[in-house]
Amino acid sequence: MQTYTISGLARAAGVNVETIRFYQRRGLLPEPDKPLGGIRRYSQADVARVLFIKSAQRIGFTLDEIAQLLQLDAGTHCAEARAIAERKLEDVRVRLADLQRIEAALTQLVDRCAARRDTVSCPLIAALQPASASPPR
Amino acid sequence: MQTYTISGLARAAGVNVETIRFYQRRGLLPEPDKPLGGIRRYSQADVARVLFIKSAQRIGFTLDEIAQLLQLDAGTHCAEARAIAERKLEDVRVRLADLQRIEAALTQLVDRCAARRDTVSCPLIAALQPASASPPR
DNA sequence: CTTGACTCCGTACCTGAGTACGGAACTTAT
DNA sequence: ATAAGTTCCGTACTCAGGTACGGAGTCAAG
Repeated sequence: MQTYTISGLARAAGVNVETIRFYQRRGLLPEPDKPLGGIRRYSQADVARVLFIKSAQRIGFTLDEIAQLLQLDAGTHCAEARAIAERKLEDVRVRLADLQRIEAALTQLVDRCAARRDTVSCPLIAALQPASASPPR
Repeated sequence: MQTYTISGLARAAGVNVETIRFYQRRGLLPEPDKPLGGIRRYSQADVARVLFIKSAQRIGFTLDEIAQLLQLDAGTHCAEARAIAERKLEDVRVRLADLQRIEAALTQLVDRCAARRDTVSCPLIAALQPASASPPR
């Protein structure tokens, strides 16, 4: 089994050592117990965990939300796990839809831009309108 | 044409008045010129713009990135627009992939959880591993 | 023509997510 | 056994994205 020091873990996950320590304080990452006044060692699993945190952040989850997701991974009891998962899933689907609309709009923009050599504009804002907005009061 | 006061705009977009003013300072939202020492009026388009900003934020864009996306919508000249759009598109596709993997993992978790009445765990972390991590040095 | 609600503007404050710093302890190579 | 490089830990600072506040001006209803 491969072990990392804290700086090896940070390097492997592409983050700062301080970030690792910060995640430990936040409870996102376990602090392995250290061998009597010694130095902690980390595993592949910790690397995966940090990479997960970073990916989840990129798609807009906060650290608190990520903590919930991580609990799911840990195998909570069924009922709670399912409840959390369902809430997150709704959330994820909203984001997915937004992201897909942005993707479509950007793709269209790039295509149109490749075809015609002039000024283009693209309904990027319109792409994200879910429904009609209500009139002012 | 419908017009909003600043608080009507804020209400319609589901944000705080202060947030509108903050976006104006950041250049994300135009400040309509006010009729001689009077009060500014906003349009549907401004509502759409704020909603766009909020959606884009939810999927993990920073305000600086959103400012770039908004420039695309404004119809920049072709070459630049295309360049920006292509960079964003790559970005969007990475996020989309992450999000889809999370969605799949969560769906699986919920399904498994509905089927069996006990403790489940779900490869949520594994779901976001793009490739194998490198060994420690 | 005043009262209450809203706008405008500047400045100050707050929260989330790190980043930096500094001293003491530990580890490794020389 | 000592110097260089890490680790550990606490505390302080930073930056993004808002939020709150307070005084002066404006506007609409009674």
